[in-house]
Amino acid sequence: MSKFEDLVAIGLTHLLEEDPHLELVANGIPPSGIEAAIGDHRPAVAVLNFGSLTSPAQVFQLHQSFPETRLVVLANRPTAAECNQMLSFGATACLSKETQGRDVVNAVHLASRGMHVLPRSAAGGGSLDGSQLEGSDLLTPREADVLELLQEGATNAQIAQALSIGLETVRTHARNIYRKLGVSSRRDLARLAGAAALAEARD
Amino acid sequence: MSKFEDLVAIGLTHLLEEDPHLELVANGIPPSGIEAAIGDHRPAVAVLNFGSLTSPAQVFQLHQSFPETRLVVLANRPTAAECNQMLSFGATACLSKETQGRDVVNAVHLASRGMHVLPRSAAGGGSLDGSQLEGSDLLTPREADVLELLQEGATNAQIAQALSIGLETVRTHARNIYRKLGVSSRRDLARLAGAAALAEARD
DNA sequence: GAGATGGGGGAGGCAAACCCCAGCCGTTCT
DNA sequence: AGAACGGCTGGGGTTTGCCTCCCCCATCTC
Repeated sequence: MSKFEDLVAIGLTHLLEEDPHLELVANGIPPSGIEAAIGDHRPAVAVLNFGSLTSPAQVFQLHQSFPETRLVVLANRPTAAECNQMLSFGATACLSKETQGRDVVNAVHLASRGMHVLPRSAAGGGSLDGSQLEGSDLLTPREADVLELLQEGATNAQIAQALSIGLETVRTHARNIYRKLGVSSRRDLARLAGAAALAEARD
Repeated sequence: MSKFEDLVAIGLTHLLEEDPHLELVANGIPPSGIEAAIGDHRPAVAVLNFGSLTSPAQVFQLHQSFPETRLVVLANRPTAAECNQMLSFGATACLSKETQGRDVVNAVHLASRGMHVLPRSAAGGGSLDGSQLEGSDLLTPREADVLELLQEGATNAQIAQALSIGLETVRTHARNIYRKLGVSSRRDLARLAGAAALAEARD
């Protein structure tokens, strides 16, 4: 949290307050209090500072907990891959912090009605057949199996026995799960509402 | 173009005129006059009615001719695949006609600064490795070869001989090229700036 | 009618990507 | 010491996309 980021937050707050169609219910929430704040106010839109998140997967967690709240993520200079990860995690918009304040306000309006906003850098898809568009392939079926047991607190050895696979295989799946969800331990994982991820990976 | 679409155009025109930060340089352009109108005014943003385009590839053609003009496409109820096709063709935003007028104005502002806006229906990517983000895969290398010869006016038989493949194969490639570019004959193709498509398909 | 073109379907071979599984080497934490 | 985490490699399987070619049909032109 540099002074520079503070200034950005202050300026943005000012702009949001000025808009007669927007109501600012809370701001300056620390990372640990975001979930509670959204739970209290149930806003139509939440603007998140990417750098202040505990992990990229916090976006996923928030989207699972409050699907009716549109999430706008402010990142420093997001790459196309990062933007798509944010959308995969349930964000509605992903903006660069270089974005002008008025544009952030505009994006909040569009996001409140479900429209996606991406920075210039994000190419936004590509192939014509749309094969990669039907839902998020975040986790493979087998990874979903492992995730489910991981969240129940099982050890790798227990998971291996439950799924009739080798311990090393469980470790491989776990590694890929951590990488895909942007976390690095079981504890981070425990805080995610993984059940919804399973539903997505299986339908 | 039904009366209903006329009403949409009139309402949108009114909203664009009202915005003090926007200057409306032309409107109600027929499909055949779009290119000339953009050439005359060189606007920062052009709002296109998808249903009024001669073909989806007209977006591509306009983007090649005037890369500095951001293209906002209004489609009836665009699918995710259609939106991504529009982005592949160089559009900056793709909106549903169900979008509220104010949101269209907001999207125009964002598009003027290069940001992408997509309707709710567009999932916007998916896989995490970003493999599908590196440029447009509009045409396969072989299709690009065939397109090049097609634009030189070669017959299918001549193309087959030049590429040392069968006549039926050429016809297959040509069909896929037409489908991907949204045209339906060699004559439509001749009007496209296909050289740029080749560059995209090859780099 | 013959030839060229556009549009639909399908088939086989090939290469790339992905997934599942498993092991190796380390480090870190408790 | 045991468990977990992370990087790297590999085999074997399926899936996908691309290339090639074939069949059918209709239209248009000469």
